[in-house]
Amino acid sequence: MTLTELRYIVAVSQKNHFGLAAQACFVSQPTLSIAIKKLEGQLGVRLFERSSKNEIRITEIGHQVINQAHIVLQEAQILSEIAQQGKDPLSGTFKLGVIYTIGPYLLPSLIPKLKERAPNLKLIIEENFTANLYQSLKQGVLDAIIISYPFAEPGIETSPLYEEPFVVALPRDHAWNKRKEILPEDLAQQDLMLLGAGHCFRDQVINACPNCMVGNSEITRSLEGGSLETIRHMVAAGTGITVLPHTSILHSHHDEQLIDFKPFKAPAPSRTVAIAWRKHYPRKETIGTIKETIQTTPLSGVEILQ
Amino acid sequence: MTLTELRYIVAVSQKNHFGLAAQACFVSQPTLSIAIKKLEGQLGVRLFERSSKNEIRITEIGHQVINQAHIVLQEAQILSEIAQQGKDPLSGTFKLGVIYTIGPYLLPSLIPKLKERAPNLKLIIEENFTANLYQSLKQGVLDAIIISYPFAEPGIETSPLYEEPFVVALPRDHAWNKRKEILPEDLAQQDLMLLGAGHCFRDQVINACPNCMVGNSEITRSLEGGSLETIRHMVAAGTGITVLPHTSILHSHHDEQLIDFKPFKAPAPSRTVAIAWRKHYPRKETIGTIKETIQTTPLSGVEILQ
DNA sequence: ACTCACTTATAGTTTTTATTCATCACAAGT
DNA sequence: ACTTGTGATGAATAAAAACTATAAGTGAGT
Repeated sequence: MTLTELRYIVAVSQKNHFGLAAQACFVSQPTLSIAIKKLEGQLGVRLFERSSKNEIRITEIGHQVINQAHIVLQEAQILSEIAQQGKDPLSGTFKLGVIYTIGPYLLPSLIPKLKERAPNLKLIIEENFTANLYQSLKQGVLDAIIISYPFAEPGIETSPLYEEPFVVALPRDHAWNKRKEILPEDLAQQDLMLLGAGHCFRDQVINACPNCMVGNSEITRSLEGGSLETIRHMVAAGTGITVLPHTSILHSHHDEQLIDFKPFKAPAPSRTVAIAWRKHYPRKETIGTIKETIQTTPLSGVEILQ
Repeated sequence: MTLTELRYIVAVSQKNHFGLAAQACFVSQPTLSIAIKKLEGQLGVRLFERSSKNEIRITEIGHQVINQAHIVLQEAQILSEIAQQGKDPLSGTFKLGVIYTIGPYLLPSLIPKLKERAPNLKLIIEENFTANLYQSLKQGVLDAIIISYPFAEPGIETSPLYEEPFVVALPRDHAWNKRKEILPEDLAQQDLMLLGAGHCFRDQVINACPNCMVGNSEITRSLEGGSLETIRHMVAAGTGITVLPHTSILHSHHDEQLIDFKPFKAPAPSRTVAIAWRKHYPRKETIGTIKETIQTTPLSGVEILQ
């Protein structure tokens, strides 16, 4: 049985005439006759009663079969339409993972902009650690993830988005208040408040600031389960100092005025934010659109890459 | 789009593996791969995310398409099943036409017997004149008709069923009571009660009995719209005499004892009852079964033909 | 790095199927 | 008998689908 054959018998049932039906199907009359004959042979029933003169007649079982043929063709048509709608790379659902230390600063500006650019794209966001995002990406639960370099996994491709410098966050009454910039080495022996293990940002800061003391005091240990925002509040409260990514600054809070952000002396330590996807992921255009949207979203103090 | 292609993508979605899916479809892996590639090309969407290692992944749109493919294949399956059921020539509906002068004597014994032999065959009966039955047969309203020879129409085939002699029906107190048999010529000048024009039986009797007088009296004219049974009652009432087909005898009535049936001297005039169908009618087996059933049905005094 | 095992893609060839043109066979009406 | 309109048939051709063999990519293990 073939969809073409079903189209043929439907045409014959509509035209009551093999020749006209063939014409309507854009094939020759023998083509249609043979195809129907083959179908009748396979089904084991005669669908049409042919008489040389006059119109052909549809048998009782033929009526039933042609009715069902209509249904089959209609469902096939629906299949085509589903595909047609799904053609638009900016439609459907897109599941994006973002690490904890990027999400709160990137997403508030990204999501409305993306909604504007791709109104039919249903965006689903997950915030998590890099390791968990990677697992979800690999398993196909996520379509793409936004993480920070270094990130290299087999079967995964990445593209850098922007370079984001680090800044030091001080309470307003801190001794370094008058300084214009900080050297990474200045942070040695300082007890920085940092995120818990699993956050790549923690490791990046530790890497950038040699000999800094992390989690030595009870306070800093206690906030290992928290977020950058928690730490920022602690800074505002005067509990201690920390290092933050630059994008976190413009995200103005009511406690902004209680914090002094001091840049590092150039070359400032920084992180590269990137987007990653499976090598064979089929909707790369969608990723391209997301990438472009991110790179045209104003973010505090970042340098667009590539 | 092909039903085969849909079967391929369904198989891949079930096996999560091109090779195994190909095996399940009894084709080689390249065949399946190329077919799916072609389908993806036509639909304009990628259905599967292939990776050399690990299992393949179904895209979002792929899921929708495969779902719909399931539906299409299922409907196609139903089509096959419809045909399968319709294969039985003794199922479905069969519309049988019978002339007025045969129906009342043949159908009461035929219908139960046919019901027993073909329990799935829905039989629809129409009784009418030969001319009307022929029209309905030609137009496809009826599947077959039971008539009496002579009957020859273009595009129609016939097969004789049985030969049925005519008999004379007399009131019990008729002058011919003592006679063993009647000669057709004896009926000359007799005023026979016969059916109205349109009934072939009327013409056959007139043909068989030269010089008989039909419809001369007011009484015989008045029953031209009636049936053989009406005439039989008139005979029982002593109103006159008539000629009846032999099958009408055994159909015992309470007035049977008021009527004397006298056979004609051999060779008795008779009629040949036959079944007729369109030359290209596709369910000839069904007609064969009906014919056989009629010919094994006991009918009064008939001779089975062929 | 290199090979191995595994998976899908590709190339070239063969087989099958679909299609066409021309013609036939049939039935009906003239 | 001739003509006309219809579906069936036959031979040739075009298109497709199929197979075998091989390539190419990928991750795991050596």
